[in-house]
Amino acid sequence: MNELLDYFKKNIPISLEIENKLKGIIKEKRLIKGETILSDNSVKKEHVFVVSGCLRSFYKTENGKEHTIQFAIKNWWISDYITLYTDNKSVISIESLTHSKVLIIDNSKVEKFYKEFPQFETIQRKNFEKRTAALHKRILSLLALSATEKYNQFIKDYTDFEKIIPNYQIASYLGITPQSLSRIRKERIKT
Amino acid sequence: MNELLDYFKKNIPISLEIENKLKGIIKEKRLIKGETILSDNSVKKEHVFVVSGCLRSFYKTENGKEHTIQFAIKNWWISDYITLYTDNKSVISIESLTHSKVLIIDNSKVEKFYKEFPQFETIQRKNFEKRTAALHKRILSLLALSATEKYNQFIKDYTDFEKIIPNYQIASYLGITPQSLSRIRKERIKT
DNA sequence: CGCGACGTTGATTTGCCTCAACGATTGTGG
DNA sequence: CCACAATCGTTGAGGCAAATCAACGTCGCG
Repeated sequence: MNELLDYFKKNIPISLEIENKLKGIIKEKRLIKGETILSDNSVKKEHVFVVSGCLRSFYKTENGKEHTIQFAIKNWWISDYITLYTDNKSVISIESLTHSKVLIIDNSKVEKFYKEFPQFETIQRKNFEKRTAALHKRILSLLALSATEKYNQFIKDYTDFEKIIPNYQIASYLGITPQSLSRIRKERIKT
Repeated sequence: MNELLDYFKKNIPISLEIENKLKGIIKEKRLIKGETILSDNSVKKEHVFVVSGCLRSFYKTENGKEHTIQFAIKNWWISDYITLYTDNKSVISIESLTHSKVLIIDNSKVEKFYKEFPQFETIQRKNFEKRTAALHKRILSLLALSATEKYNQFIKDYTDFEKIIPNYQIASYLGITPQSLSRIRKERIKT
């Protein structure tokens, strides 16, 4: 909880009133490795803030293949943005890759909160701006880069992640198979 | 200009004061087919609203290949979101695919405008939410679908576009070659 | 008309996937 | 504390979807 306050305090001062209000709408949750918080076919519209640990959101096809949408560590937000912001029913799951601690906020409460404290809407809007840029970059690399180039960019952009996340999940984020990633890594070591 | 006002009026009432303020920060521009508004290596931080016609944003690699990020028609926003929201220098160009009319707003003015009229920040925030969901969907289809499946989804989701946009640009949006798209289309007609 | 842009088609190549097998590591229950 | 299973990464062989290379038809336009 304090972690989220600190996160906001980087942008704006937080009064005691706001602090209490926030505490009222936040659920704290501890997760063990492998635990799933949001699963496909649910309809929960929730925002998840990572306090500690590492989570991942992914899509699972009928034939069992997983495609990773996002990883999230300390101070990142993660959720099923398709369910959150459209009427589509969920096809996304979110699981914890480590022991972790998260804060969960219901989207309807977030909306009310914005109305009451518009300064948070500004923070969120700016957040979305950064995110949009990042998503555009991701799409560009999916369109333009080879498997090797995508991996190189990944370890450059997400050095922190590379250590915690199993390779087969990195592969599923890059849109390649674990086997291909293994061969790419082998080549890299050579040089 | 009135088109943008109508667009906003769908969400909130617009006072004469706001209307005049808006007129003060908007540049109207007419574009001919093939004309480029933002080109790579520029640093302009601008938002573009499409009044009529069709535009496209794309990335061009060193070896001359183009990768389409976005198409935009009437009432859509388009810009170089990477330049707009990060400090990266631009690698994106935006060109007009038809005769078209656009409204251009400088980002610094948009920021001031939000401060003065917070209701617009709400509109924009919601806009971003929808967009985030759409970008996540796009990433999912790039990760999970075959060339044929991506094309099927495209013509389902963007029926309007399919008629105006040349096939080689649709191919560059889907991450496939024009030749492959041609073969996929041939197969489709058969059935 | 003649040129350039676009789409198509065929032949060939290739990057990556699939299938399969096998260590290494970790966790678990007897 | 060890046997065993499960998970993960690696490696090899073979296959395939899509890319590449190349040629040609068509259409619109200066």
